[in-house]
Amino acid sequence: MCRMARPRKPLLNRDRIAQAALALIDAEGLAALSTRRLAAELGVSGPSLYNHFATKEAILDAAADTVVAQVDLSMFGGRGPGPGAGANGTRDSGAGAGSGASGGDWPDALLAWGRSYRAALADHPHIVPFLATGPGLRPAGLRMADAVFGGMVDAGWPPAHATRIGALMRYFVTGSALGSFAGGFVGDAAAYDPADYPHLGQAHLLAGHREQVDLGAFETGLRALIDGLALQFQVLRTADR
Amino acid sequence: MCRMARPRKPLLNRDRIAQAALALIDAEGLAALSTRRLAAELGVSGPSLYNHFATKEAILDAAADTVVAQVDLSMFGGRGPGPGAGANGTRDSGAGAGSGASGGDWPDALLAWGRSYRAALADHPHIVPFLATGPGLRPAGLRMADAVFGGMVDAGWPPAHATRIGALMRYFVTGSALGSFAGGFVGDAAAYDPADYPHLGQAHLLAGHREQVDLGAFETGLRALIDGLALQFQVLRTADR
DNA sequence: ACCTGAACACCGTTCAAGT
DNA sequence: ACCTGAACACCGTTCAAGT
Repeated sequence: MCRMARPRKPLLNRDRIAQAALALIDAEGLAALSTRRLAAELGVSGPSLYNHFATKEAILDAAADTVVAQVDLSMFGGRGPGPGAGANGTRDSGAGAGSGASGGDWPDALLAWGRSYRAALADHPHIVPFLATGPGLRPAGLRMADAVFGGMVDAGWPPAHATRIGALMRYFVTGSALGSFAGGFVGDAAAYDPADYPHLGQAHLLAGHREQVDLGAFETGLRALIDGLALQFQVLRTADR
Repeated sequence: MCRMARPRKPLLNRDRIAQAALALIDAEGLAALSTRRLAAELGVSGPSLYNHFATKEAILDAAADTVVAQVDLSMFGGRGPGPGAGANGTRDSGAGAGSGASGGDWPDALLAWGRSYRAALADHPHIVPFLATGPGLRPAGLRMADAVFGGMVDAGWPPAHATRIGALMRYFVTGSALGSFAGGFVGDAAAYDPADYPHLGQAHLLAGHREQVDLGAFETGLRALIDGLALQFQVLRTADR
């Protein structure tokens, strides 16, 4: 038998594909991602991708997971980003060396996590509809759910409540990263007939402050959410004794 | 010239198309909606649709708007569903005849609206990713934004705050209707290695209580949100004098 | 005005073939 | 093991043609 010169370095691997997919989505939107287009971007023929991923959806899953892997979880006493997070560290990992949310500082942990979570998604807005719809079975998503649940239980929340907190925070953050509220209004004053929409007279001004409005609403909502949970926490604690 | 027998009733109109599109999405998911498939469902040839809508996206816009048109707005003193809402009335329009959220009962109005909003989206979960991403320029969405803004301003919120409340409620409701939290976990106890996910030991149980968990998290979050806003409202009112 | 068939430039995925 | 070209069954949309 002749020896084959075959092991001449594969052109593709899963990381390279997921990375290129995310870059393409960031640049041109979810709809621009086709397997053929992605393959071309990687200098390869369309069907080649199927040697590394079973379906296009699996490629999207991998891309989405790299986004969630960027969320800072250190405030829950976790061990930084997991094994799949690659070279770059977490984002927004301010404050002291990961001491965890012991005692009563779960509201601060929730606040910091919520901001980091939103920032990670806002960096890649076009993949959020896919990311938010999907089942969340992806490793980084599970790691996040694990850290939040553990952090809330450690802080004194009953397990059933800790689960709900993880869920409701996910609702709010994905919802806020998904669609712009302010961006839903057009910058033309004549667009909103007072007869149809009596209170929308100033709505056209929102278009010019898109990011401010959306960030302000996010911050207001996040604080309200945490304040409201703190109220319920008090009720639980006093009922305890 | 001979007289032509042309006006023999058009086979299609915008309402019929939007209705059929929504039915198809409800039954088989967003991905199942293709112009060709939809046309076949309507007993017509593919390109026919383009006599009534400019693009497939415009069809989706119309379908999405019929969903939002089902949301009850009577708690804001509005005049029921708008002109585009069709024959069926609003949903969850309980309580007394639309007297509006005068005085200090804005928290009740927000609570009732939030529930009706979520219920409307939960009736058509497959269209939510599209609905939430889109710009919200659709008539029913504008009518809703107008009613909420007006209701909050009438109740005593400063306009900038009223805008944020509309936005943050939209974030939370669309996020909660978009993806199931509990559905993100698989019903298999062996799926979550304790070495990777130390706190997810009971997570597999969530899969069996999908709707309960998601609804419970929504209710907890909605109450927390409104309680937190009430706290801020107090601060505003006392600062006023 | 409204519907049709043919056509264009795309899709995701499979598969036999090459190395 | 990994990549290729050809092929299959689809897409959204345009357009000339019919009534």
